[in-house]
Amino acid sequence: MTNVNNLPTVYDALQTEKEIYEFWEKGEYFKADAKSPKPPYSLVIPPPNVTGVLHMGHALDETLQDILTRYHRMAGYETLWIPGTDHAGIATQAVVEKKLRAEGKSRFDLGREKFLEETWKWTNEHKSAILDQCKRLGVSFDRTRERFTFDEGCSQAVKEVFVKLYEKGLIYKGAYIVNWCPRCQSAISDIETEYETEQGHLWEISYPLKDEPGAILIATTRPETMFGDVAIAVHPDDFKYKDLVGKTVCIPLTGKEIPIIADEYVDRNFGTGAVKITPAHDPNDYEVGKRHNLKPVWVIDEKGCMKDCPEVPEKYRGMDRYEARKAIVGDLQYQKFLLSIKDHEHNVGKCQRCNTTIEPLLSEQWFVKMKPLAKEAIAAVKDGRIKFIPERWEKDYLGWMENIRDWCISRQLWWGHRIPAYYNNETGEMVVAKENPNPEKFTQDTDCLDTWFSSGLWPFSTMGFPQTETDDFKKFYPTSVLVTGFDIIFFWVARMITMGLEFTGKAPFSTVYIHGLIRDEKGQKMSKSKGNTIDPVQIIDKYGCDALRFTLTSLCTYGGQDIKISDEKFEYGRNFANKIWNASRFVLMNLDGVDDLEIDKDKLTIADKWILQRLNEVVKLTNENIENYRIGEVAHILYDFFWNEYCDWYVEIAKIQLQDENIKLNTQRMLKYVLDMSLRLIHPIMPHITEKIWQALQVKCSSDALIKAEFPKYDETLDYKKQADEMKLVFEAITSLRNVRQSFNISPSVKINLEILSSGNDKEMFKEVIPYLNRLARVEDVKFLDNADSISKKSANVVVSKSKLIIPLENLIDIDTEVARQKNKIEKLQKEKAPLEGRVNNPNFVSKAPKELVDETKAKIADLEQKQKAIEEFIEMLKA
RNA sequence: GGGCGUUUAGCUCAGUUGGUAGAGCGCUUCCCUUACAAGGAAGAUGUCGGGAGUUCGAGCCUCUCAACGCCCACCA
Repeated sequence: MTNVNNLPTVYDALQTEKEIYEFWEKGEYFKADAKSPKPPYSLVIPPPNVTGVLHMGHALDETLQDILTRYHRMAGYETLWIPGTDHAGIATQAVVEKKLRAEGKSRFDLGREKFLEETWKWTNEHKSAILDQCKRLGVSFDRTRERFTFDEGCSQAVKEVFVKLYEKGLIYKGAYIVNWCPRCQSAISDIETEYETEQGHLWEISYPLKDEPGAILIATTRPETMFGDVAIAVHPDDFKYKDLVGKTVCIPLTGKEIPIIADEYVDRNFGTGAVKITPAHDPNDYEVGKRHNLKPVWVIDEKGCMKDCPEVPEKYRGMDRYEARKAIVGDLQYQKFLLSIKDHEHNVGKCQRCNTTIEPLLSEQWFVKMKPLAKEAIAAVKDGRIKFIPERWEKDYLGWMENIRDWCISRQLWWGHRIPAYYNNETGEMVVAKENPNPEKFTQDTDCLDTWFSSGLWPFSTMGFPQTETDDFKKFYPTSVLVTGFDIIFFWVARMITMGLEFTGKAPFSTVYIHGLIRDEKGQKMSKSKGNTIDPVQIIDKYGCDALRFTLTSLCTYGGQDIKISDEKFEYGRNFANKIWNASRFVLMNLDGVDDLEIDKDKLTIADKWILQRLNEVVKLTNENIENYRIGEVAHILYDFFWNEYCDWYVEIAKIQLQDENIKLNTQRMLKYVLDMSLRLIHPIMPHITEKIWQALQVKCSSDALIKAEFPKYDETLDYKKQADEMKLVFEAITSLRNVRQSFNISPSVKINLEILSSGNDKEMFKEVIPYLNRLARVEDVKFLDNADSISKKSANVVVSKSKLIIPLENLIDIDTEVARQKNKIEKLQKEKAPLEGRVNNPNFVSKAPKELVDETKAKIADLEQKQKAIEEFIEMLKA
């Protein structure tokens, strides 16, 4: 027996969500079975930082993945969604260091080992926090398979990959200019460097010639690096400096002698056409220096301070680079070396993590040679093994891949996968191996790997790699889809593709589904420092998880536009949840005596057939749109169907049909069936409320829970198109009648009578729906007229299809009002007709457009004209 | 410097092979009709950024201009 008492009058989202989520967890519905005969569907979560707090971006990303997961689970796939977290090297180390600082300590006070202990402790305490928060999002990932990018398995995978790449010659160690963050005190990769336009200066400094009068004037934005100069370069064809090439100049303030060289790198038109060369602190200068065999001189240290070395005058040593700049400029000016200062706008590299200005620094680091690896990664996208959605991101991806540069993977951190290179304590000989060949004699490299190195292995390290014979690997790798934002295509997606192809021979996923980023209502990025964040947990507390999910989903466009949100937008989802709840309560209240038998097709009314037709169409669209990642569209389709068709019309009509003992039972079955199907369709987006109601509905089927119930499938044999079209006319009639009532201020309590002048199909149709007209338009008597003569003269009128509906109003009617109303209608008809006539009168349209379209257009015009004529007749009649 | 995105109703945005524009919010009027006022009913609102072109027909395709946003590159 169905029991509405299970459903309280007011929907309590928090209570329901908690209860339902516990039900799923207890029933182990999220757990995948690698031995299942069903086809696999798998995906891995983009692992949130272990330091992280759940934000709206996660909420969106997780919701979309959950929708895909739930849909496929219901659609008959063995579905696995692997959760996990990222050890997030720099970010986590920074958090723990901050904590230490509060205690007045630094990591160096603890030492590496002790510090790692602390960090592990911290990590283990927080590791599950963000995934626990994800529960509030209703996600159905398999926690029994939860992973961490720094766990034992992932560490094995990292070592395996590093050693193999090294052995293939694809990992090398060398001294190059890298992006150095003086605050993190580590190298970072190119893509971790962000450029900002800053208002700076261009200083023109005179370098005097040695042993002769005269000087060469150079322009620089970084005077503090001058002590690291090893040459002054000019363009070989620059006439101006032709005689100076080969001569020697002295660095101001120190007098160190450096040559003037010629190199094509120099732009004659910029600044003075002469440039100082500082190979240790500028990537271009480094290249120039190499070409001319000039030994780099370091003058800035790892902290961004002037180095304590002979080249740097004592007074500047240890000074911060910017203080030193000021001091040096002052001294240059005082000693008349400074010729001019010009304002100059330029781009300055910043550390993505801490926004500290990057110091290009020559240092010894580990790199991955990307060009050879990129080949296959490019091919896989070009030949369609991997598809981006939306497609346009393929261009970005390919552009980056085709111009890819080597990846600096070493970080001067303690928290992370330590580079598996070992140095002989005596000879310095280096061995790259998974394990230390002899801990007594060898010491491991002190650097760690870029966090993204281990995330790049995620789709297969989580499946058991380097073992590839595990059940999970065999069943679920490669994964089906990767869902993420466009901001980490280079950081993460590209690397997973590269590594996946190299180490498993397969693309790690066939589809990359890219969604937009969440922004605030002004379109700005959300950030804690701006104070414009919206906390998903707070939204869930206020509106409910399903409301959050529905709203976010509905805002997803196929083009992957960024999503602007504000607190109020979640009312949209909340209201929909409320609607589902109340409609379901109504249905449950009216199911007394219903059985589990099939709907009796012989007893279907026109309204039943209409809603079945519409449901079937919606089922088709829902399946298609999910398969095609048009998930926002799915939300809209389901909202429209459930609210505007099922609730607004079908449920209202069902109220009438329930009064008729002949069709009461069948109507109950219909109500239940369409609700059941609707809940299944909506479940992937709004899992809790649908599960809760569905269980109260007690549908007889093979599943005890909606989460595992079969997803509705399109029924090709069902065809009630004719009835569906007719119902649309009925709705039009009812709406028109209501319009009349409103126009004449007829109170809802007053019933009207109706005369219908109609024939053929129309007549049959209207006869069938009289009960609907009675209730929905509050019509008392319906009289079918044989001819126009018997029409009540004092009346309001509407034309529907080929029929005239007459509402006799006697005293109620004000003729002028009705004439005006009708004229207004004619105006509208004419507005509609004008462009159609324009087309038909164009001989080119008639000759070139498809015949069906021409016929259709003509028919439409005829229909409009017929309607207009009918209305004109009414007007005549009223005036008479 | 190169590339991408956006520009549609007062606001926020949809619009899937080109067939003549929709939603939510807001607004107007009416309604506590026994699921729902977080609701129901009836409405009003757009030279689809400007210009040109292709086409019988353009919000959609081509070109161009403008504004805003993003990405990549990075000459001191």
